[in-house]
Amino acid sequence: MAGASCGDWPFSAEEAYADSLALLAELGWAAGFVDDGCAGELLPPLDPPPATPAGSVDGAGASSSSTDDGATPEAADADGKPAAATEAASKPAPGKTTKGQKRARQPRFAFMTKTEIDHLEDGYRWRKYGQKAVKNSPFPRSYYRCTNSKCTVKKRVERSSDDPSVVITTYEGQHCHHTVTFPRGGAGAATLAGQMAFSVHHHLLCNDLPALHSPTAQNSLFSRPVLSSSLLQPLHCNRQDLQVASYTMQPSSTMSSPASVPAVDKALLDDMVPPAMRHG
DNA sequence: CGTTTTTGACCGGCGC
DNA sequence: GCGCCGGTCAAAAACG
Repeated sequence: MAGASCGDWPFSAEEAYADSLALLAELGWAAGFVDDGCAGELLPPLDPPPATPAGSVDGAGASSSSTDDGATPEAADADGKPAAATEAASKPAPGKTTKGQKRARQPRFAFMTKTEIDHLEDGYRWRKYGQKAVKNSPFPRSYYRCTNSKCTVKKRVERSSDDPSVVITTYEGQHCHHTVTFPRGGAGAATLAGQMAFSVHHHLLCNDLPALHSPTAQNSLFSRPVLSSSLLQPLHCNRQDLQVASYTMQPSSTMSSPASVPAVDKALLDDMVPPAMRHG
């Protein structure tokens, strides 16, 4: 659909995606993309780490029976109502999908993130349009749609039943517009890999740093501007970034206050961030 | 007042 | 054919 070429990301989608996987692998996370019928556009899924809690990415739907996950024929769009004009435009015949001519699949992928934050910031604005209890999982699954009326990208967010600390995010479709938050980087994020890279990177640097969000923490650690500038950098980060990422992925509970930050980690952060980039 | 979230109902696909 | 389940709609409520 649209979006495929909206932007000038300094790195190819494949590169960004591969790097995302490498990053996630380093952190011991599982990552990959759901079979979306668009194979070949992205790199193959990562071999599921043996120690991975939720098994595999298909967790996005794996928690449910075989009918769901990537296998679910998005034909599920039952609406067929005039109100869904924007979507209808991209669909053959709402609710009229039959075996053999199912609605064209949107490229999609999923990735897992160890965090306590359900909805990861990825630079786009999302509107929640539904929430459903998932079979075999105590956690509900949330459905989001891009607020851009011309954009049909959807996102599913759910927590792994195996490991509640793991959030499984599934994107479907590609944005045909820039991100709201970061116009420059947003162009790249418009691609699937870009979304993932952006989300993960953004997540690593911001969302999982609850301590940084508190006024007191901002005095002792980074300042928001620093983090923001970091976001403009592609995912091609060095090992130090990985270390920072690993650090930031600690459960929020342990990050609730600056005082809880282990000395060793503080030293690490000192190592990571030039004094000039720090606040106060 | 406009936008977003919540939530129950509805629809269609799939397995049995 | 029936029931289960995932995905979506849409009205009402909540929010800024």
